[in-house]
Amino acid sequence: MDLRQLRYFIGVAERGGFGAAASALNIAQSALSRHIKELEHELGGALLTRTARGVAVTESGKVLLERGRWLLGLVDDIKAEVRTENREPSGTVRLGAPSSVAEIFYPPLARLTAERFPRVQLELGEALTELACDRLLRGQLDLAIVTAPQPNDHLAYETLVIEQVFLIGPPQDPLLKRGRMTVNDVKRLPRAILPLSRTPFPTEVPFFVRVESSTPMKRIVASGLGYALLPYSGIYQEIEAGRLSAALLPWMRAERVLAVPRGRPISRATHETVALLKEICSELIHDGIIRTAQRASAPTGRPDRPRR
Amino acid sequence: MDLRQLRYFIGVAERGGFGAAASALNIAQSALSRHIKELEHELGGALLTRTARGVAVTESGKVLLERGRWLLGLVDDIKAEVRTENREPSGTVRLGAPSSVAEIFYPPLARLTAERFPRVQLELGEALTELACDRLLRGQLDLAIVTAPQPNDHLAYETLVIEQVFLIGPPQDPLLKRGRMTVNDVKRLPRAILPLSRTPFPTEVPFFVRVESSTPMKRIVASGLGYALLPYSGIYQEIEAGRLSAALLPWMRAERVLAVPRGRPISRATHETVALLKEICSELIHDGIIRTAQRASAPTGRPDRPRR
DNA sequence: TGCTTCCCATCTCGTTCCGAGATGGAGGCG
DNA sequence: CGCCTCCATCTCGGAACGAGATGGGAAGCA
Repeated sequence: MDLRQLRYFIGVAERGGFGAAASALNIAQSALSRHIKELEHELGGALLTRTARGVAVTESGKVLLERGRWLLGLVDDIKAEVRTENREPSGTVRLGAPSSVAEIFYPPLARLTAERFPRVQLELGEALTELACDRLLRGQLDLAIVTAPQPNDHLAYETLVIEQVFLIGPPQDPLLKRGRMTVNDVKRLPRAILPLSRTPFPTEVPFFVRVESSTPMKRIVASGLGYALLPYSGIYQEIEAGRLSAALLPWMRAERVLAVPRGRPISRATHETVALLKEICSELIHDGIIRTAQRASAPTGRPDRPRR
Repeated sequence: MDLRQLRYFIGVAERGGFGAAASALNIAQSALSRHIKELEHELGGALLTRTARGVAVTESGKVLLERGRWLLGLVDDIKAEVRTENREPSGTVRLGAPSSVAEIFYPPLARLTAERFPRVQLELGEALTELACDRLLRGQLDLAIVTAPQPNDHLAYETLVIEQVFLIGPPQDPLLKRGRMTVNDVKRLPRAILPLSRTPFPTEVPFFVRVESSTPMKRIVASGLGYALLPYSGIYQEIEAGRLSAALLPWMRAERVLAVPRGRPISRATHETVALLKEICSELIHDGIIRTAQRASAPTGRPDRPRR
């Protein structure tokens, strides 16, 4: 049994004749006749009784008529349902980002996701590059924002933004008041504080503390115990509040990279989340919260698979 | 959307790949690929995510998978339902017959219908030829058993049985004891009682009472008030009980005819009822309750429309 | 009764759709 | 780096489908 045959049968039954149904269905009467005949053969009996002026529906035809109308309605419902499901991404996106990025990206991401994709659930975790990549490979994350990741065949990278890096210290620190510093300036620092992640900044800097999260790092710096390297987005609130001061390191960059696992399907929800993150990034740049060293253009790792 | 496409999609989704599904569905992988693609185009989005070793079902695909399985089950249910509906006739059959025929045909008809066609409802009315034909034409009856009806283009006739006619009188009546009577014998009858119907018996017989129903007729005859003409089936109980006596009129016949309206569809239930009536008739002849003058062979009126 | 009209069944032909096989690209795996 | 698996695409032959013409049966009408 075919939906087309069902539609034809219902048309003939409703209009009481092959000819009338043929013109209404935009099909030849002969084709109708043949389809109904085939349907009757498959169902093992007459569905219509042919008379000199039209057709009458048999008892079994009445059953098929009623059920068939219902079935066609169901088909339409299902199509509509799948279509809206397709229009609206859904499912869960598990995202990982370092705490400094999470701090500024997660609030607008949550707001935009709720607004535009109400059927998407977010799981927003905090993880530095190594842990995030590991979780991506284990399938515990769908998407991560990392910094200078190891090249990996099972991960696809796409540069989100390249940020300027600042040396930060206590307010009114004399070392920072020039606004920008050279490599040698930094190498002569008495006490540097770096993130725990091993590969955040490409330049060798002597350190005496590594900290995982940016908040304690900033507290340590604010207390005057040392200097730290951070992009502007991680410290803009403290700078504006006067709790920290900073000097640009023009020769240094922090590259924020989106990472997704390769060889595993990427859900539409994840794709939309990527789009949202790019949008948020642009907004943050526009608002001056992110200061870019260079606009993202070429991907760092292997190119992401093309969007369909 | 087509049921075939749906079946293919479910096959691919369940087996996790085009190739596996292709061999299971006995179809080429290329055809599967094309159908799924078409379905995805119609539903406005991807249903499957293609990976290097198979497919993954997207969110919308999951919806379609669930609904589609349900829909295919429904289709099978509907097919089965229509098929049994086709195997078992159903609906209402409205039958009319004169009371004498009703008396002996209706009980076995009701029993056989209940046994074999439990979904058929019977409406068993009593009507003589004229009224029955009128009701057939008005669409108030589906089928009637009549006697010597007027030819009518809107009615189709089929002879059921031709019965012998008997002259009946009180028990041990002297006129009847010879067992058979000639035309002149009947014409000299003192008091004849005939059915109300105008054309039951083709021979002119003087009468003084016409009665519609056979039961009062037989009571009148039993009381010795006159003689009546009836086929044996109408009086066999009274003959066996000794309440009446009868003499065969070999020159006279009563033809029982099945009548159905022409130009209106005849339901399967009506067809089956006709078959049952013929079967009952044979049984009654075999049991000696109906005495035939001649087996039914050629139809009286225009031939019934052929069975499909 | 004969004619007309209406309606459906059947036949035939051209188009479309569908399925099969071959080929190629992408990714996984040793 | 080569091999294997899996899917997409191309092309071709066959089946299904739709359109038009034809014919038969029944109803309506004169």
